[in-house]
Amino acid sequence: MGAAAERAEEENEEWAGVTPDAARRLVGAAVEAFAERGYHATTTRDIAGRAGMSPAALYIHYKTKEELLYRISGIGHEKALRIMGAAAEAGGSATERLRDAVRTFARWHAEHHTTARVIQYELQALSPEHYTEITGLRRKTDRLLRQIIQDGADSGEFRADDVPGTTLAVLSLCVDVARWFTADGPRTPDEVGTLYADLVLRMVGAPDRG
Amino acid sequence: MGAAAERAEEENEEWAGVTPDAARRLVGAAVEAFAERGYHATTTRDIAGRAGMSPAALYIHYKTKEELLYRISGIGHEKALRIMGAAAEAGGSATERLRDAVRTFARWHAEHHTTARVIQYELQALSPEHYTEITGLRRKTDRLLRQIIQDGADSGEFRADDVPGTTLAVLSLCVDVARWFTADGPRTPDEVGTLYADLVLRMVGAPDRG
DNA sequence: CGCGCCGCTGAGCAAGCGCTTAGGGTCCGG
DNA sequence: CCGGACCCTAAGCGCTTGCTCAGCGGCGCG
Repeated sequence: MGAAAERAEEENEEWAGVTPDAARRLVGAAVEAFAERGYHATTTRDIAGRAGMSPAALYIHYKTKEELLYRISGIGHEKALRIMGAAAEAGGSATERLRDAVRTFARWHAEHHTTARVIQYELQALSPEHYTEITGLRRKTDRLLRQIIQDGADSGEFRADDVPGTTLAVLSLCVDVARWFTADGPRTPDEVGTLYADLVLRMVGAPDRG
Repeated sequence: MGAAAERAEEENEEWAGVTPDAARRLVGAAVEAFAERGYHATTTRDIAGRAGMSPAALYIHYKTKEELLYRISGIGHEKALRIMGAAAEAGGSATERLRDAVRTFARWHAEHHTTARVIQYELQALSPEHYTEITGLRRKTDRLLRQIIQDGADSGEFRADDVPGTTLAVLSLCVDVARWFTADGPRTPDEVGTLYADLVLRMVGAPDRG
């Protein structure tokens, strides 16, 4: 997949997989509201209102308000996992793979900062069963990144004394983009991605032009 | 102030300035509850219960639930500002000041991760006036760190092409410690501090032993 | 002992919450 | 024209929320 196609898929209707139309409008409205005010401060009346429906319509498509959060979290974390997976499975040196991983992962968190904010900061509102299911996806993403960093440390490309700690820091850095990024800020998602990729490569002591 | 005294002040009753005793017990209970469940998911009955009082007792010491959050945010951000200020005003090279700033700032976010979580992630629940007041403190902290990095860039100690972007990343890294850190994890707050200081120094391209 | 002070409680109010239910409009196959 | 499947709404139920208020009990003081 070329860069243009890759970008196109990212831009394409984020919730295209959700049908029928009314259900999709509801996820969109819920993401907006959850990102703005937080899950607990958002009312089902607000979500339905943003989607242009009466409060009762929500319950035709979702059993509870929590199910909406669960669906959003699932789709979002699967997308994040696929982004990290694409970078991990690509060929090239550990340096190249790490650069790609951080660039695309951070960029996604900026581009889709409303969705990212919800899936990264509202997890604790999920039911215990849903919570453990979603954190499972998260751990998979974590392992993919750790393996890249481990590869670089093994091959001598990176100087990373503490691989799990470094992985944690890199992931934390990318995820936190969702907290501070705003579309009207001075940086585009692309710029955030390349800046963060540069910073992280230096953090792991990769050679300047690897 | 020596390292031992510095540590002692950090450890000392975090809310010592809050009197009388009942009001202090309430802040403690509120921080615990807010960090665990979030501001909006926490009830005044829960806060009062944790402090060993009836729900009505809360309103003798605080006008509203939001005032509790405001007090916590104020005290917490002032402490964070003082930590950053101490590192910024200390003598030494930019490298030494940056190491100290990141080490103590990250360590505080780990050590007091419940307080930190509340003051960093529940800000949007504040009233508009309180919100702008608190973000003012935050901007001061930001400026102190940016100056250190700017100094290092000017003196040639650091290779930081994008000083504001790098500052943002460093601050984001330290703040996000509050999100993932738990006391029962594999790392002590001290270890987090030194790990993060090392990572950041490499991120800004400081010489290995500066 | 009597008195006032003050931190606190038990009971409860108005409002807003998540969610339910009965029923209406629209469409399609016959 | 009918009949039912599909979405949707108006109304509202039961409950919890942030917050209030009348009054109680134990203390210091004379």
